[in-house]
Amino acid sequence: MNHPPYLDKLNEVQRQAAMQINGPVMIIAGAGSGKTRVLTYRIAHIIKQGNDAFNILALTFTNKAAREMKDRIETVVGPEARNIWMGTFHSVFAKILRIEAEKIGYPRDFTIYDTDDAKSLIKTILKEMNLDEKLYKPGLVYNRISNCKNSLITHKEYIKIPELLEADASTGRPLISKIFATYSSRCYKAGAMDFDDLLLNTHKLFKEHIDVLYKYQHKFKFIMVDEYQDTNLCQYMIVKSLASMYENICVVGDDSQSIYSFRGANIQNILNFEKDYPDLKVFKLEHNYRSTANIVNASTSIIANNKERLDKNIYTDNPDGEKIRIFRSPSDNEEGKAIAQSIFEEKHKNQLSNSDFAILYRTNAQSRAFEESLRKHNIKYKVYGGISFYQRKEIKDLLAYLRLVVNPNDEEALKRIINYPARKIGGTTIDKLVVLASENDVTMMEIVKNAHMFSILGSAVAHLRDFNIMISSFQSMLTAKNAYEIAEYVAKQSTLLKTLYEDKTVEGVSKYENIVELLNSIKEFTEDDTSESEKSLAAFLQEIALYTDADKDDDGEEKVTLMTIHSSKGLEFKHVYVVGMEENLFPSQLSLSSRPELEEERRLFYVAITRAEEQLTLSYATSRFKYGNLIPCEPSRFLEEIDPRYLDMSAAMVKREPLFKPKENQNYGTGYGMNVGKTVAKPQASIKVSENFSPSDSNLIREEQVVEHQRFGIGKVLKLEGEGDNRKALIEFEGLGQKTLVLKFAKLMIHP
DNA sequence: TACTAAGCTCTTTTT
DNA sequence: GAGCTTAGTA
Repeated sequence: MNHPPYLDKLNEVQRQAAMQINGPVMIIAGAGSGKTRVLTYRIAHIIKQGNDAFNILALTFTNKAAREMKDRIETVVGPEARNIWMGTFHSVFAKILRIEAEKIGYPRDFTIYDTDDAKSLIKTILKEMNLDEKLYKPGLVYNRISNCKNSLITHKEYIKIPELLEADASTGRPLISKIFATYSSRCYKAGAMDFDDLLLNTHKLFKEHIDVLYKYQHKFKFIMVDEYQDTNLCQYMIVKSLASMYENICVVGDDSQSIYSFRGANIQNILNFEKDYPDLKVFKLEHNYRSTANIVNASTSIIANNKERLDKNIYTDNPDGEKIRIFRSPSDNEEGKAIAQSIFEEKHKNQLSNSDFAILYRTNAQSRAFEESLRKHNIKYKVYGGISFYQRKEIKDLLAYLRLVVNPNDEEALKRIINYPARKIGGTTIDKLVVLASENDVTMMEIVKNAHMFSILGSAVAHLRDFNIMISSFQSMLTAKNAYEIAEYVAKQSTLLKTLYEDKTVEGVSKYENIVELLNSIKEFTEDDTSESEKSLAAFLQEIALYTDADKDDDGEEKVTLMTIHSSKGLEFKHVYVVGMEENLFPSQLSLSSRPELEEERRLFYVAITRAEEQLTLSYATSRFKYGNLIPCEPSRFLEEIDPRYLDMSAAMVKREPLFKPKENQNYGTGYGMNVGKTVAKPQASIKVSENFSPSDSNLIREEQVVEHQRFGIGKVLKLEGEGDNRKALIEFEGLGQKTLVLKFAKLMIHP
């Protein structure tokens, strides 16, 4: 078939998929089959055919993926590419909602509540309703509400569905529907939307305002959805209605990589696509260009254990490459050491850069051991996920001020900063404000503004007035000043900057630096002229509300990547280490009990393996710390599912037994001064084993002494050094090897 | 009202 | 181990 020269870089199937720009298209793209490349050239082709970039909508999974694709299209078609509407579902719909918000009764500058804000609002509601937080766990309630919204069930529909109400009643939580209703109305009054509302309200907007839907149906003549297997019902319905005018819709996905069902993703969306569009054209990309044959074959041997699959046959022309290695370590810390050591060796042996390596794990909490040992080897690394920059307390504090300035009804922001830095508005006063606000059916800020009218507030009135004057002075800057000017002024006038500047502790200094960094990024935002979006404070707040760690620009330095398997989707690395391959961790305990068929966990394993281009290492530990206790671990069942032909059997063997059995859990009690930043050894009544250990009697520890550590278990002191507070002991722990502990901080006891 | 020490509970994954 | 809540004190 003839094709334009700019499509030379595609293979035959890829090219056909790229050139089929009219009508419904589904591309089933196996891992490493060049899916992004096809999407990129398909969009380029649409533009080269004389279509306007304004008429293209491309929904991707991350902002980063969108940005990369945009850049690549730009090199083919030029600056025109900037006009494509491209981004995540959440960011694109937030953009539409900002234009149309008033039609559904929201302010233009609505706030976006993140998960923390949402949970905190739920907590407040529980408190007001006098409900037990242990029964109605805020996280659980939030998940339930979120799941409903993703399935297009609003609080009004919720009470009409007997199954849901019965389920709540049977778990002893009959008031969920009530909480849901209150939560929704509070968000609405606060002019705030949570992540799910961004989708739900877009759906509502299109359903209730046919003229608006019509406008966007016309605008988006070509629609493309990446990672289609991860869309939920709400996203599916929005896309379907937008596409119903031209039906030029192309979805790209891989059922084997569907790993977001907990977020409402429905694998049926991809399996059902054919029913929605009978004249659908299907293209299958089965040629893997990314990985060695060993890796491709091993991944196929694993995913074959799943029953729910679309028929496809992944193959590669790449050489066999190395076999898959398996590491076994006695503990999670040793696992960290082994991996860091391995990276160090491979890097020097094969002249690789740090960025050629990735360490992938199931849960964010696992990053710790690897960070420590990478630091020891002086290997630069970057952790994605976990606590990100924008989740830090000081950052959220300043952002809360800015949110309140833009949207005075934002209650979560108000509660956060009304007394921070301290201005004598304590818990009692805040409780009164909450009650007054709900009694008078207005927002808390309204009460603050009119504090003098409520005698119950007593002496707090004066402080509330000062607070109100300060916020009003910030608000008066909104029209005249840009985002940076306002933010800098707010940081200074709120005394936030001063408070942190005066704090000379290590944490204080780093907090101050973080605030300065945030201010710099706002400055960058206001000065950035490559994008045409507006530069208001509201625009900045909206942009970062949907910003995640994975979107962060690299600072150019070569670093080892540490991330969860979930966030690794779409990425590739020469050498990949999948760590924590243990039963109950991966597959996770929760999915073992709730979904024993483990299909999604297996797809997750598949995703992890197929990130690797040249070398893959799977690693597990035979013991691991949990809540400060050492527990034995068994290797993951997934290790046994790999066809052994692709495994390097010379490495540590897979055996279903731990190297040693730690003692039964003991109650060591607490009381070790667990508060942040301090570790003080203190005698504690609940410790029953022989004599207690405290800083003053570190001279009780002698060489040859048998001691017991709260975390590391039984050990023998080999050597002592240092004086007073610096006194250290080299101790050989059973099964864990040698460790040097500073006696002042060590949680040690002398063993009988 | 603010601060500190002790006590309690928790762990999937993300926009 | 860590964040958060509670109780007790200043």
